[in-house]
Amino acid sequence: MNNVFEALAHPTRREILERLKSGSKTAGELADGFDVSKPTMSGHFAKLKEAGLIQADQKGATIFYSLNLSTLEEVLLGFIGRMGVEPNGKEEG
Amino acid sequence: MNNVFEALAHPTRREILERLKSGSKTAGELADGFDVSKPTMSGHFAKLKEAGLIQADQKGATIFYSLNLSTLEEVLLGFIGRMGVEPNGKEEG
DNA sequence: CCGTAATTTAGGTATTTGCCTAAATACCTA
DNA sequence: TAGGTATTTAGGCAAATACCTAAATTACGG
Repeated sequence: MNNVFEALAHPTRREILERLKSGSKTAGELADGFDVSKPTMSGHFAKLKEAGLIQADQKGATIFYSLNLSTLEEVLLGFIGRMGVEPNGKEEG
Repeated sequence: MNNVFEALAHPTRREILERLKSGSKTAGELADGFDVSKPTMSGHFAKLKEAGLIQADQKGATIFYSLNLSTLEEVLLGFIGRMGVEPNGKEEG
């Protein structure tokens, strides 16, 4: 759980997650969209994977990364709930 | 927004927030509950405040910190929403 | 096996973080 | 003013983070 929050603390990693919303992408595709080197991106992928926020599927020499929304749900909604925030967004009636 | 995620990345800071759920507390009360020094705690408070997650009310020599749930709501629910997670959490029946 | 493509690992540096103790500041009371 | 309490600021250090380039790894096609 701490892993998840640490992973989310970097803007590049949050954006990786957002870009994976539309479907899985290879490490290279993903990396090309950002302004840092591929090794640096590889490190970001590793952190996201370790946190359980993405998963890797190897197809030949290519790795496809895809979103693991359940971890995000579990951890963020769990925390929000623990903080007493009603996640239904119903305060204006 | 990045400030918020960075502030949430440290377990001590998340726990500060959870302890403030039950109402505002002085910096000293809050610090006594943790295993690190008061200056270190003061640094954590500063980060939470900078992120807009808590607010400070000075009463004489004492500072009362209290939760700012709206920031948490805005940022976390905003992100979750952007990720396409339905925040109603209804899959286990 | 050789060449090429995709990705990670290795090695190195600069910056940031998290922690500490000591000192400063702000406020209250006598 | 002096003394006491509450909290932050200052200064310093070790560890972690984020980044880079170069090299290694893994897989595929000929």
